[in-house]
Amino acid sequence: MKQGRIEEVWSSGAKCEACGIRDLVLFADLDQADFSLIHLPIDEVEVAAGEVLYNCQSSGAYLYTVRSGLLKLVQYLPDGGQRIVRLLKPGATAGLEASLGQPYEHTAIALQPTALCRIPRQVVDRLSRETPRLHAQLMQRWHDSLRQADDWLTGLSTGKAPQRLARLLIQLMEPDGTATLFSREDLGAMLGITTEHASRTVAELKRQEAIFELSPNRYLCAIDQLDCIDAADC
Amino acid sequence: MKQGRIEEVWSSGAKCEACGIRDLVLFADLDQADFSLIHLPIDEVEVAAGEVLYNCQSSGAYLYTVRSGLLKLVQYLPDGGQRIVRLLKPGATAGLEASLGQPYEHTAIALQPTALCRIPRQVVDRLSRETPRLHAQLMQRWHDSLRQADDWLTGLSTGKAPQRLARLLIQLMEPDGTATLFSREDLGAMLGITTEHASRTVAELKRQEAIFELSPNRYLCAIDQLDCIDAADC
DNA sequence: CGGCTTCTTGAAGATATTCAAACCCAGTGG
DNA sequence: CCACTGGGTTTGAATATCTTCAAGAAGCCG
Repeated sequence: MKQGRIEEVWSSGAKCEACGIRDLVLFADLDQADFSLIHLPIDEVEVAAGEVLYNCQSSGAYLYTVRSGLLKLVQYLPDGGQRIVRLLKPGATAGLEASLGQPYEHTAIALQPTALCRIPRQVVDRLSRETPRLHAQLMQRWHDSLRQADDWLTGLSTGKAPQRLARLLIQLMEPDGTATLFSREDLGAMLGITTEHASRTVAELKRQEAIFELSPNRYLCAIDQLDCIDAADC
Repeated sequence: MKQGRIEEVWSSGAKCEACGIRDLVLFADLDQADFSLIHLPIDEVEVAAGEVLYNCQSSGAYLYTVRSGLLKLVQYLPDGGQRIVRLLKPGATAGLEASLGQPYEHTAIALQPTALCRIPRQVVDRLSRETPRLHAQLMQRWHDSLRQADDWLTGLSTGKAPQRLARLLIQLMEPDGTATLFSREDLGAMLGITTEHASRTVAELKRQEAIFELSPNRYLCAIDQLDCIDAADC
């Protein structure tokens, strides 16, 4: 596991109020007065693909809002195996458990170059006490995470490998009908299968013409084909 | 799917303040003044084993605190399959999503005769606005659920069937070293395997003397044996 | 061009599913 | 009382699916 270094881009408080993705993020509902309660710097950090944002078990000093890129949350098993339990897209919050004063429960690793806002736990604490607007957002975040966790279980850990892969592709599909996949190892850790089997399964969907490789790891998806693989009726 | 009837036991506000499991539940931290904000009845309801507490998609009018018994949260797939995503033990909260005004995301079914407190969504709403003490508990509940969801994925959906079953048994084990299992169908839906394979796997652990059947579906667990099946080194 | 990693493919073996039949047990009704 | 029934469970055998181990191909970087 390569340990990543996080490079700071802005060294002092990012301007949340002027944030470009403001309506997506944890602080979406805050107003002028609320922002004045922030007395610690919120920095913007970047992690390169493959680098670690935080490690499982380490003390949760910060929450992160994903601005761009993609993160995986990984959990390890007693027998050495690993499993990716969630993906975090722009707008999502990483390390929510820090707001409860608990250590991180996953290792967060960037799958693509990723930019994040790093929010000190105390800032959330303070705002959480003072404004109900943050609560609502926090609850919503917990809820979203839980929903994704449940869907991940039912969708990506149930049924045969081609079904699981089809469901993952449907989840990942952009409005333009394309999806970007990952290393076969990560794919395996998401679907609960081996690296080799992940490779074979991708090849099989290609053969069935459910997906077409536009460029390395970018695929054009045949939605109806994927849907019927998903429903296991073809 | 048998649709269950819920019988009301007390018809008016249960006495939360004198609750026997007060320190376990959602209202653990509330004080005298907080309780005075409750203006809708909190009833105690019971569901028999196999009966439905609420259905997926139905509008979430109530949150429930499990007082005794055991619930399963079930999710259904496009292809007809089903998956049990969580178990709720006494002290746990069912239907948290109702506090966000959303419909239920699972079907909740009793595995054993189960007693619950039924809390109208508005009560939580009101308290949530007025007292930070409830927030902390709500957050904690979300967190606990998410933690269980993640563990369920890594523990119960990863590895070979005997490993998964061993992990489930470890989770279910009482302080006295015994665990109570479920129908083979439910077992399959928890471990992501077929009913028949669940049956075979239980038989295998018996043969390996990792578990011993005391009475139908009650087993004495050999912890060290289970641990090493879990770690896949025996 | 090596040297490295990741991806792919093959073949043998392990593991899980499917379909079918037998079994057990509690309840029902003759 | 006992046969009959229906649900859940167990078992068997054939098949499908996945894993493992090993080797070859493709891509990347110094």
